Amino acid sequence: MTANPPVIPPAASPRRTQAERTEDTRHRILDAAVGLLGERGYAGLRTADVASAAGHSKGALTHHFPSKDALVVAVVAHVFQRAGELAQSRARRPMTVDAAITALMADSQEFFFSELFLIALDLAIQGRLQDSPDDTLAQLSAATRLPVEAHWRQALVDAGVPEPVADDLLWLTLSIVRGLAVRRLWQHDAPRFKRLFRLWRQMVAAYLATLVSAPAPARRRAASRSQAHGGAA
Amino acid sequence: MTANPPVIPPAASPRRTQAERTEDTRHRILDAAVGLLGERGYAGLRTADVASAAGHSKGALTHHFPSKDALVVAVVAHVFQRAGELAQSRARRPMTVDAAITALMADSQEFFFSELFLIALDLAIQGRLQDSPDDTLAQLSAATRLPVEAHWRQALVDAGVPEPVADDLLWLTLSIVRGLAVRRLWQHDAPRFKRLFRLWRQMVAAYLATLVSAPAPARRRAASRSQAHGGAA
DNA sequence: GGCAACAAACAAACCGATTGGTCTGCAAGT
DNA sequence: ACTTGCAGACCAATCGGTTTGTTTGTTGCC
Repeated sequence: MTANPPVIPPAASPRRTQAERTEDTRHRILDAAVGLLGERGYAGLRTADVASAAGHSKGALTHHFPSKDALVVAVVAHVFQRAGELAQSRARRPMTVDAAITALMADSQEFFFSELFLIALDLAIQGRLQDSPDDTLAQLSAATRLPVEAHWRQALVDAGVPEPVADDLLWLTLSIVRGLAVRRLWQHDAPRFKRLFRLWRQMVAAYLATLVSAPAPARRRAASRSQAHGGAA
Repeated sequence: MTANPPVIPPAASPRRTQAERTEDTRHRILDAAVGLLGERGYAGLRTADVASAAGHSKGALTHHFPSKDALVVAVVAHVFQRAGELAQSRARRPMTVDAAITALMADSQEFFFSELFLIALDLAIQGRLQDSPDDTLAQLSAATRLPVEAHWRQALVDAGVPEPVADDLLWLTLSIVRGLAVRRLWQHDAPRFKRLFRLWRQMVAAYLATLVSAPAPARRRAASRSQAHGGAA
């Protein structure tokens, strides 16, 4: 029930363009859906709840998103797009390896410890289960995260880490943060997480030191391949 | 266990004790539920499907498990108990640190890459969402995993790793495997995982080496290195 | 500028399909 | 006989999607 009192309407201009109305409503609905997805997950998401949380009726929702799945896809696109843009806009300044790892972990933590990751995780699991013909959701999230990873990978390379090592260190770092984020579901121990992050940085430093002291035939291409790749260890 | 060839007609055995009938039916139902939970997840689990997959009717299921949630709790208890016993029975033989890490990763992978972990993850997420008054499920899974972790922690200590370090290395290792298991939902790259596991072992070795060379109470920055320690936030 | 015709935005009732749980009844075991 | 195991019909609630109708903005014609 939108109040249209003779007094001062709260924020809504008495007259809005169709485009304005559309965008506003879509935004409201998407935001409401994000919140409810985080609260209840995909399975617990009710289209009627989304509509009312957005201050609209089911009719409005149906009008903009013909089905629940369409809504969810739009939500993911919406939210990942914003996150992606934000990450993309981050300038890549030259930094040391340790600083890069630190920054990477902070950034990853921001994502993996957020509700957004839980939503994505929920959707991934749900999608993996029901034979959803197109796993659009997985592709969407991947399309957003991969550029971010490329960004950090390059940051590591710029900091002087050999390319293949940078790749692997990136994955390991991401896995650690992701793994801790998942563990957090059962057991949250913030100070411990902090300690582990510090330890990880030390381990990276220690490992890179061994690379320096025992470098493989350091051409440009397959440098230090023997350390981390298919060759003998 | 008693080998019962027929699955659908439970009327094969001419005469069984009540206790036998009960246990057999419960087992069938639980096993069927485990399979379906893995296939479809909690939200997609249908009690009728469980019953028919178990070769029984909904009435039988209701008789043994009054509600869907009761069934799921029983399933988790059932399956985690088996996994826990199996882990508990593992003998702890003396081994080197590297062997311990390797074994730990193999063991963790067995769990985290299994359907059981996905089920637990699904239930954890679902449970976190709906205000399930008692998070029995989380407690159940935790109660099963914690002893396993204690086991490996001790194995590391036995291998000569200082206690606090052992604790942290254990968590990091588990996090890596867990994190990779989750990533696998979007992108599975088995050879890469193998490579990362090898790299991780090398990093552990490199780090432990620095501990030996600088056995001071490694409170802050165990070994000062050339890399800059960005004290940045 | 006004106004009719049209289209888009929205509301709300409605419907069909599920689905978890109940209820009645019969059979197997004690 | 009497209890327990089990089958299957039944029911109430839920929920996604459809349909119908009303409101609001837009456009073309005068």
